[in-house]
Amino acid sequence: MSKISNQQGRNVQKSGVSGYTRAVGNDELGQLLSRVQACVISNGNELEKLLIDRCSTIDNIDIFIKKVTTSNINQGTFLCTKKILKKTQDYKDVIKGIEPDMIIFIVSNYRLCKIIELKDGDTFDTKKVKGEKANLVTFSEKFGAKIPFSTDYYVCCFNQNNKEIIREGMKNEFDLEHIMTGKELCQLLNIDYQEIINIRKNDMEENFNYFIEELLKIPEVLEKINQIIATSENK
DNA sequence: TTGGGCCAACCCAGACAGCG
DNA sequence: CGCTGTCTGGGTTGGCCCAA
Repeated sequence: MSKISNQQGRNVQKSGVSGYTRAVGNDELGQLLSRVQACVISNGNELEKLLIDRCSTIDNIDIFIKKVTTSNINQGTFLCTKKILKKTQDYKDVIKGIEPDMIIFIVSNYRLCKIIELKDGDTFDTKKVKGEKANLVTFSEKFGAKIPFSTDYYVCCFNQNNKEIIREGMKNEFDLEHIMTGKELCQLLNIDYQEIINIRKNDMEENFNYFIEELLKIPEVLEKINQIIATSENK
């Protein structure tokens, strides 16, 4: 779980005072803010893990493709993670420099392969969005040409259900057909979307409480708050 | 003249490669 | 084998330039 209480934040001994401390001029408050930022980052990593833990994953992509080709697998939805993809021998030239977050294989009387770039948020750094899309296109073309699946690529913003907003956040680089919501991704993987949302909701509540408690442990903060309350009561 | 696109500079975590 | 550096990935702010 991604909780503020688990985060270290910036290590003052090793790296000196953080920008947060500089911003507010209070060591303890700065450290707390640094831990919040750390928590935001952890959330993204955690999301991927939550999804991976809840679906059938492939443990060797080369063997998997061979089995499908020889009809030894003819039913099911399977996920190939970044880690597994890296170990491929057969598709070495395809993954050179490009590694999408997830590859989903749907085997039925048809065969679909969906290359997924997973995001937690719904906006994307302008610096990278063009390159990111180019990578997805190149990858799905090259990879698609080598496997017996009809292959396409998607960018998925897990926490945004409005595709127009996602498109805008991606600087209009992606067409709506190549945009996927978190709900759709879960549907594809047969994962309970609401369960994931609920797990994160729990963390949110804990984080809210923890943050306020830690905040009030800082003498200067408490003093300031009391002062504000006192003046508003005297009106 | 204002607003949007684009870029740079910050922040920290976590995975991973390379090196002594 | 553990440390160190690098990259990616989640954010924010601010400046510059160009076009409406």
